[in-house]
Amino acid sequence: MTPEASLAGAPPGNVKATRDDWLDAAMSALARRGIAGVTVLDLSERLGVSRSSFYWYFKNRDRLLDELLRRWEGLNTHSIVRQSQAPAASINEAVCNVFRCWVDPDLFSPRLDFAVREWARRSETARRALDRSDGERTAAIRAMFMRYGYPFEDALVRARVLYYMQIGYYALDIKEPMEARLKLTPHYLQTFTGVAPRDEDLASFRAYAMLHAGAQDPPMVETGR
Amino acid sequence: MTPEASLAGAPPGNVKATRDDWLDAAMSALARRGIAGVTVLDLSERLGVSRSSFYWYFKNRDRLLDELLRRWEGLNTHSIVRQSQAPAASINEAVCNVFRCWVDPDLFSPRLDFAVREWARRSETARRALDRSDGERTAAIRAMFMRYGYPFEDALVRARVLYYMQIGYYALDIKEPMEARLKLTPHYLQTFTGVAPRDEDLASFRAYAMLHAGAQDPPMVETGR
DNA sequence: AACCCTGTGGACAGGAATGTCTAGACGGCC
DNA sequence: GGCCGTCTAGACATTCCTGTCCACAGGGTT
Repeated sequence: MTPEASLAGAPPGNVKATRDDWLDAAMSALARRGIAGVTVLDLSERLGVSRSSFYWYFKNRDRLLDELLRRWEGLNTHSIVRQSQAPAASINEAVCNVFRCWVDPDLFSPRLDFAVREWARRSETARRALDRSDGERTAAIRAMFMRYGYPFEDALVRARVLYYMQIGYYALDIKEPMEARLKLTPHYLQTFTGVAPRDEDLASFRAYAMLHAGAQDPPMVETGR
Repeated sequence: MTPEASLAGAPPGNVKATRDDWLDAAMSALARRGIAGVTVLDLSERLGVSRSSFYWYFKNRDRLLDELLRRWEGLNTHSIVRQSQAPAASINEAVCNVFRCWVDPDLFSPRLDFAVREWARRSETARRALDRSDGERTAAIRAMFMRYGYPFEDALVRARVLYYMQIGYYALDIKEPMEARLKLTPHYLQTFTGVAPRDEDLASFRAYAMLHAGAQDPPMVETGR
């Protein structure tokens, strides 16, 4: 039986770290320290296991990274697409639904997304996966604008402005308290949609955002080494 | 005389690579391959010089990086600030002046900017330098909006949307022909300023942009290794 | 011509990471 | 109880990079 075949099946007796343990640790390392921070040595130490065990589960580090990429695909994208399709009474409320991704770490992990983005600058396969995801996300947001009557090109531009702006926000890695963000939200809505938001557009988003006010992501990537 | 003092002065006889040569090569490596791609070994090979010569000019690699950061400071920032202060007949024309940074590689090098951004996730000093630059840039753009009558908070949000959106655009590393970009520019202007642009707002920008249509930046960072 | 000062090159040591190989521990199965 | 298949640990080879040391090349100066 080949090693790789142990994907499924009950964990045998003397297993210290399962295949999924390695993958989980790698995913966490990717988000916290970037692709270069995903080292077999480091993972083995965190799992309290010898480094060479790794090679029983994976042919080499590159195979692990392949699998990591597959795991990431759709993770954040799924939330954005779903939120952009949620029912809403107005375009401003609809944009607020998308905003939920940006205030709820459970819906969207900027650190992970940026780790993949950095990775994509070095790896062609990561590049392709990322392009696919970015395409899906903007397409979904664009469709949202079109549902509310924005013409084709206008919807395209507004979708881009909304999405790129958020990615840029994360690129700057700003630490801004939730209250400050909420205070400016009406201005953002006005800019993104071109329509002044009514109070009821924001009400439910405001409550949702405050739930996550404390649960801020830790700093993007561990510093030092 | 200390080595470091050789900053100025005529290049002596048996110099193969000057201090500035090392710095230039490092800057180019930073933009093309990111901070991890700036290795003494690689630079020495590109300069056709022994690796150990490096240590005559610099105490160690970290000192080189310090200097690189100082060199970068203000490089891109200066263009953005200057463009945002250029005289313009309308807010839409003013925004077009800022747009020039995004179509002219001589004004703004996204690859360099992103290399620093990635670097800043690992280094506290890079982080501080970057925060300073981002602050200057958004402050300048915000001041621009305020000159055209946008109230305080509205100008803040519009400046952010404009600037973050562009950073996000670069984060996605999209290859979009200049014609396509120009075609959408009126929509972007409408979204950013909330005012429909007139044709004369765009005319001179359009000409400027086409001058640089061919001079696209090569891909963000060299792939492979 | 002798001398110094500015660079340069090659040898060496050391650290961090990957990947290989082999012996063996451990539980399930006959 | 013994075997086998599943995992693990440790030793080893290799690669790539940093940083140090020392010998020495080659103009400019006197």
